[in-house]
Amino acid sequence: MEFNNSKPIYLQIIDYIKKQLIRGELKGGDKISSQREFAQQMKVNPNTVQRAYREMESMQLVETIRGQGTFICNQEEMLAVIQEEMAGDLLRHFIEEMYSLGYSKEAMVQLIEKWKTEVREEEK
Amino acid sequence: MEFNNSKPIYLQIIDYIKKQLIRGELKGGDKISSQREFAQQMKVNPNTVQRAYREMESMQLVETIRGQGTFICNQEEMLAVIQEEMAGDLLRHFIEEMYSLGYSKEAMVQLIEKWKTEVREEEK
Amino acid sequence: MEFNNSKPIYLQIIDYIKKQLIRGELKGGDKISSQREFAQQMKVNPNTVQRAYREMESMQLVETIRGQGTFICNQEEMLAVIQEEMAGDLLRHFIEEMYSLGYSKEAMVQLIEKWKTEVREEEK
Amino acid sequence: MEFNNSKPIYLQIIDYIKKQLIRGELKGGDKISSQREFAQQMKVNPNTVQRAYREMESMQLVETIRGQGTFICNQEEMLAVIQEEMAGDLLRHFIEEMYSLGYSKEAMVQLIEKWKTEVREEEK
DNA sequence: GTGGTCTAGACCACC
DNA sequence: GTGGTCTAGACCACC
Repeated sequence: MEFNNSKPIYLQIIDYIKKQLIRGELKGGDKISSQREFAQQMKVNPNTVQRAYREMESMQLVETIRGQGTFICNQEEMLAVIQEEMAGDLLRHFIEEMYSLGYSKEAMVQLIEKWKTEVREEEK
Repeated sequence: MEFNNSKPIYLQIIDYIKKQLIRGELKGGDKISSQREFAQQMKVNPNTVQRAYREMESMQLVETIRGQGTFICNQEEMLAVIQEEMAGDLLRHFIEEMYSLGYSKEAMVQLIEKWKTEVREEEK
Repeated sequence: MEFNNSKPIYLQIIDYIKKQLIRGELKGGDKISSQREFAQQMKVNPNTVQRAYREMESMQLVETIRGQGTFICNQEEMLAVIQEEMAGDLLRHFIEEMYSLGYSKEAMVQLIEKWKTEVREEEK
Repeated sequence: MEFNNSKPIYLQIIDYIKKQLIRGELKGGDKISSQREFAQQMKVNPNTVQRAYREMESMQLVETIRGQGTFICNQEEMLAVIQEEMAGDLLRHFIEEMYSLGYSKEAMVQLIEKWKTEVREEEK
């Protein structure tokens, strides 16, 4: 995985973990890489990783047990929330950018409906 | 404006000009910043700017007159094409990311329809 | 081969490849020298070679596959076009230079007809 | 004027003088620039200029009078010869290059005849 | 190994 | 002043 600088790396790390959760690549109770390991693998500063882990802890997304490591929390009901949040961010970004291209809300809806129709056609 | 490293700087420069065109901040015949000016403003190397300008020239988006500068081409019919291309890129990116979050095409459409309905509700 | 400074090196590189194509020394699908190899052989900077290769790519004369190299496109119908373009350039240059020597168009034609006749005589 | 390195500069200097003669910009008896002046104007090495002047003297194209300068020789009958020589060089170069592009002598003649016809059409 | 991007800076041509 | 070409070399991504 690569980080870009379109937003802070610690947020990209959180997104990275969240995506793994949503895709089922990580489950409640799973141990994730130690901060040091993660920093080495991703070639980022350990402080950046620490900040990401701290934020995830405060969201109760992960739990750190001293001397053992960092583990995904057992809160499957959070999954749907995270997924919706990320989807909401994507939708918001999409709408804002389309808006700055001069698309009205109606035009956006039409474009999407057109795509929806095309998708349905292809599925036939 | 700052560039991120999610894609090459020269492509971001092209997007930057395209957006200005679409928003009407630039029109056919307008002179854009000289390569050196642009490079200084954006704190990138003049060669990078030149590459962007050269690519835009090959797209017939701008025209360069040596010793005078670079000018927006007089092709208003291109505007719609550029707008559609950029919108298409946004839509594609949105779909891919939603897909990687585990949303099916149907789920995406539903989310959008829901948003559409909310928008209509707000407009009432 | 050596480059002269009667025109930009990157254009001379393109001409060089075009000539090989026309003479049949290169065919569709052939791999041409890597950018670094070509630069070393011709003693020019790799960036200059890259510019030439990039221009040829935008002409759809070659195709580049990252990590593999650059390959001649499979477009035999282009050959005739390239040949005619290069011949046209030669003819234009010939005419201009003759004109600057004070030859009228009629005089040029006469000179050529004379040469044509001599050629026919020799062929007898 | 600019020199390129497609052939030795001293030959390009000779061609330069010859062209001026043919165009009538120089006539028998005219004084041409001193070697030092010429070298400064054209930003070339004085030795190169000297070589060119020496060659032109041996062709009896110019004459150098010590303490006065270098003068065009009074040999108008040479003009036609020089013109024909230069035209011959152009023709030869044209033919060779066309040949290397795969044009047969017949094809070249046809191309030229086509051009001749087009020229005549335009002149109507 | 391959190509792709970018910087830094020289030098030139045209205005 | 403007853009155009070229070199030298770093660093990255893909294979």
